[in-house]
Amino acid sequence: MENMKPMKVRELLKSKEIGKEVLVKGWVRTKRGNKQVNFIAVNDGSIIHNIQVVAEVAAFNDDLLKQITTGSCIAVKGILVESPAQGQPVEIQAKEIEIYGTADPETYPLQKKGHSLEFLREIAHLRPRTNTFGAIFRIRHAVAFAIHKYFNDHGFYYIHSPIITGSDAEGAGALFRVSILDPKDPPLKPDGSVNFAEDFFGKETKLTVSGQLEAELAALALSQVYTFAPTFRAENSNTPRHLAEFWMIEPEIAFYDNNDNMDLAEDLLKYLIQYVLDQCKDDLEFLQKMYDPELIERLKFVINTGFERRTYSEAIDILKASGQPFEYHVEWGIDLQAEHEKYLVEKYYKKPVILTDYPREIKAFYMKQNDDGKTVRAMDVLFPKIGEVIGGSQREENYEKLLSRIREMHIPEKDVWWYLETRKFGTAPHSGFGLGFERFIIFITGMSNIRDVIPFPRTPQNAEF
RNA sequence: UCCUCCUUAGCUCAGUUGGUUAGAGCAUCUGACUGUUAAUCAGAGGGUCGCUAGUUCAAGUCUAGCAGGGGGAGCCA
Repeated sequence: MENMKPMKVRELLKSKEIGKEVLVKGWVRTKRGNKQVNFIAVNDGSIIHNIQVVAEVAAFNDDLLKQITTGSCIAVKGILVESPAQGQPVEIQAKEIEIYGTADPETYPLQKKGHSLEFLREIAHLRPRTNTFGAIFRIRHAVAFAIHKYFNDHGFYYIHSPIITGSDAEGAGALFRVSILDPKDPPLKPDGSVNFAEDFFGKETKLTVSGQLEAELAALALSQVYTFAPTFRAENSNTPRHLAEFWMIEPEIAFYDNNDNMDLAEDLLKYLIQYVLDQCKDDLEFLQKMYDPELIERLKFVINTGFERRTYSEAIDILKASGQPFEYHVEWGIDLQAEHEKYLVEKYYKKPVILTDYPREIKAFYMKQNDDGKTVRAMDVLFPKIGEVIGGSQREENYEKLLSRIREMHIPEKDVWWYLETRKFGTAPHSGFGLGFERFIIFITGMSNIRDVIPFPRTPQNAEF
């Protein structure tokens, strides 16, 4: 059996080579049958469907068949035949079965029955073996691959921004410290504070919250770059849309203004959705059937509609005139709350919305200042179901304006001197944005909790597995 | 971090104004069935009612604290 090349279930199910001897290896989903014949559904994760293995009871040792239970892992050699019954085009008439690993049915937690997503989160080491998580992880892979394909095909270069950072200038929330100092007895300075000069890097270091600043450095040389990397937020956020460790895609493009930026964001999102519709049809249909009846319709709708592009000020006017009983009062200058974004996207425009030109006070220091002295050239893409999926802007390329903003916001210049120098030497207009990978996977899979679209979620009080 | 709800069999859940032996479906085990599709049919086993303290003649049920989880909000992607 071992000198034969195994075939994937995905290949077997579309094979036309009836009568051929084949080898398949995978995990048993169910076994049923009677005294004469057993039907074993085998799945190897290559596709959501199983291959049916038919074993004549008389041809096999009783003990062997008894050990084939839900969750066990087997190799089967047999003849690929057309299935005489409904449900599958082909099946394998087993000649030899080898058991790689048994799974005690009394203790194996996965049943043939459906499980709650909450329960599966507690057994994240086994949940990849379910139909749901197989589908999600195949789709997650497809989106990740399509991101690289899209950028590569459009002349972008993939930049690896650092994971460990010496500055917390990104201004995107709390950071995790990276240190090798003894937490019980750290070296102290005369004033009693921790002396990070004795730490590994000779200064206080953190896990990055964004690769953007470094991506800008690269964009001002390679013109079109993107990052795709994990980022970390030490916020105590307990919601179905937040992770402490998540992945982000951050394109950064020289000579792009904010309109070019929006065009790129919209085109990228539509490309990714189309790619998944083309490549992951079976998985999407399964998720639609089990979790979200309107999933595929919604994905197609987003591809076929133009995103509504409005300014922040226009959005405020619409919200004020809406007559909605918002919990948070609407006034020019406020940061839009979830309820406001939801109203604009799901009730008012009923499609994805891109808002631009936000008040400078509620946005980051690096965003390009408009001539009105009040707003910056930001753009947020708001999606149904998940809210802000992209946040970006044209960047401030003027040295003096950027420096004055840095001083106004009390950002230590010693932390960003290198960033400032790109505006001193050959500065260029440029733009970019950040796309939350898991947020987007929520949208594209129809899942409702971000912990179900990443294999091993990290959230406050939880770093198991 | 705030608000709110939940925690009973391996899983999903029911359990009346506090009352005597805590139930169901699925799963598991045993048996039946010549091709099943989350097979079907019959039977059996399976419980520290999250933990701790309290109220009461009596607590799965009421109260408090703690732990874990869900939803909403904030922070953000």
